[in-house]
Amino acid sequence: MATQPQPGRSPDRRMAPVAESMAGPEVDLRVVLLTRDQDRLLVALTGREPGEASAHAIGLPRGRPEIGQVLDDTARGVARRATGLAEQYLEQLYTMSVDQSTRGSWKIVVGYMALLSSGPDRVPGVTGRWSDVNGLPAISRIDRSVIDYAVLRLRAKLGYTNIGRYLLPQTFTLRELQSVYETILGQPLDKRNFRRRMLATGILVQTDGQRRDGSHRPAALYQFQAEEDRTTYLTPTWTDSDDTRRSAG
Amino acid sequence: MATQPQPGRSPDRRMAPVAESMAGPEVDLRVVLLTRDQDRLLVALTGREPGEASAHAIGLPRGRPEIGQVLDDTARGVARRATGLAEQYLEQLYTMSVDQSTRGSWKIVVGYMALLSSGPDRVPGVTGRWSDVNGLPAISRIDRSVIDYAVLRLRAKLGYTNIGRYLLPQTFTLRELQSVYETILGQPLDKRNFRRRMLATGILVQTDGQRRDGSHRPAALYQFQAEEDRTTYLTPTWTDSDDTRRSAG
DNA sequence: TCAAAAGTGTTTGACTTACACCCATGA
DNA sequence: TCATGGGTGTAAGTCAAACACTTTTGA
Repeated sequence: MATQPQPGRSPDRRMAPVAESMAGPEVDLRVVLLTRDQDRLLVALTGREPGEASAHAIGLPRGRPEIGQVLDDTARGVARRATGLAEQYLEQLYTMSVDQSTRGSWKIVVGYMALLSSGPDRVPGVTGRWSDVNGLPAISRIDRSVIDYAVLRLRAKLGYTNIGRYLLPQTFTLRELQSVYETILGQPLDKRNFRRRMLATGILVQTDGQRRDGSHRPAALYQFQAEEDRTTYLTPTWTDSDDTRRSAG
Repeated sequence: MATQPQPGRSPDRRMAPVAESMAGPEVDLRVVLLTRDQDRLLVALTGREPGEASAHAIGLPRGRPEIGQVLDDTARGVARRATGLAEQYLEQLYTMSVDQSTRGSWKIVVGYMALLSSGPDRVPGVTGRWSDVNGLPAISRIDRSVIDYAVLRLRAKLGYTNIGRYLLPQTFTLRELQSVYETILGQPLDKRNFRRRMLATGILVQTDGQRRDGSHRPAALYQFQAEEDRTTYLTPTWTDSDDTRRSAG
C-alpha cells in the first residue's frame, strides 16, 4: 500500500510548520433553513429585498467557520443570524469543492439543512425573505442544488423518522401534522390511514386542549412525547476534537 | 434577515482579492476502503507494517484535494494509491472540522466510504494492510469514528439498496450473497427467506455456470443485472462547478 | 453410503391500502 | 338547519417471519 504524505504527523513537520503557506481553500457553509407556512414549504434566502438595489445577490445564508469551530455551531450561528430564531433541527448534508478558476480561487462548500417550526411564537418573514421552494427566484446553481437535496432528504426521512415534528409548534392538530406530510411529499394522504399510522407509533400524546377555528367541530391538540426523538439521525457521533489520541480496538 | 459578508461576491472584493491571505484550513480526506474476505469485513489501513519502525502512524488512507478538484476524484485517487485497484462504489460520508490547537492548526476532515469487491481477480492484502473492522489496531479516534460510521451506513443501506453487490465479484452464489449480508448485519439470516427476497427483486440473473467446491451439490452462479443500480444514492447531483451562474425557478 | 451444502413451500401474523359515514360546532 | 371540517372501522391484499426436508455431489 503506497504511503502518502501525512502532514502534521511526522515530527519534522512539527519543527518547521508549513500550515500557513499550505493553507487550503475557503470554507463556505450554506444553510437551507426550512419552515412551513400553511401548505407551503419555505426556504430562507438572504440578499436584497425585491426592488432594492444592492451588490449582494440573492442566495442561501452562509457563514465561514471560525478556526477550529465545530461545523454544526457555525451552521447554528448562520441560522440564528438569518432568522433571529433558534432552529429546531440541524443536519449536515454534503460537502463539495467548487472551482472558481475564473476568480482564481476555490472553496469547500458544506451544505446544511435546518428546520424551523412555525407557530404563534415563531412567525417567519419579519426578519428575512422566505421563498416557496416551488417558486425560487434566480439563485446560483449550487444554492439550488443544495435546496433540492435538502428537500429530497427531508422527504426521505419523513418515511422512517418523525422529523416532521420540527416543522410544527409544540401542540398541533392531526390535520396540521398531515399537512406537513402532504406538503413535503407533494401528494394527498388518506386521513384515516394517516391518523392510525401516526397514533400507532405511540409518540403522540393528546393534550386536553382543543382548537376551534370555524363553524365546525374543534380539533384535539397533540404533542410529541417529550424525548422520543425517532429522527434516527444516522449521523456520526464524532466529537470534533484533537486527532492525536489513539484508541485500540 | 441580517446580511452576512459574502466574500467573493461584491465587486470591491474582486478588485482586491484576498483569497490568499484569508485562505482556510487544510482539507484532509479520509477513505474507509472496505472489502470482504470470507466472513470478515476488512478495512484498508496505511502505515508501518507490524514490527516495522516508522514515523507514520497507522490509520486510514488520506489525501488532499488538488486545487478545485472534485472531492470524489480525490477519494478515488486515495483508494487507488492505497490498494492499486479501482473501487466499485464510492460515497461521501461526513465532514467535520478538527481543532488541532495543540499544533496551532485546524483542518477539515471529509470522510468517504469505498467498497472493493473480493474475487479471484482482486485479491486484497498484497499491496497493503487489511484489518478486520471488529479488531482494529490502535488508530486515531477520528479514524475510528469514520470507520464506525461507514459500517453503520453500509448496514443501513443494505436494507433498502443493493449496495452489497459491490463487495462481490461479478458472479457469485446465493450463499455468498447471503454471507455478505450476514457479515455486515452481524446476524444470521434464514436461507429460504433470503433467497426468496433476493430473487423477488428481479435484479439477479442466474448464469449457466456452477461452482463446485466440495463433496456436495454445486451451487448455481448468479450475476446482478448489468445496469440495475438500486443503490439509491440519495446523494446530491451537484456538479462541482463555478458558482456564478444563476438559474431561475 | 455418508457427509455436506444446495435447493425448495406453506402457514401465520403484521402491516398497508382503499373506502364512506356520523359528529360537533358556529353561523 | 346547514355548511364545515373532525373523527371513526372494516375488509382485502401484500409482505415478513418461522419453520424441515429432499437433492446432488465427491469422497
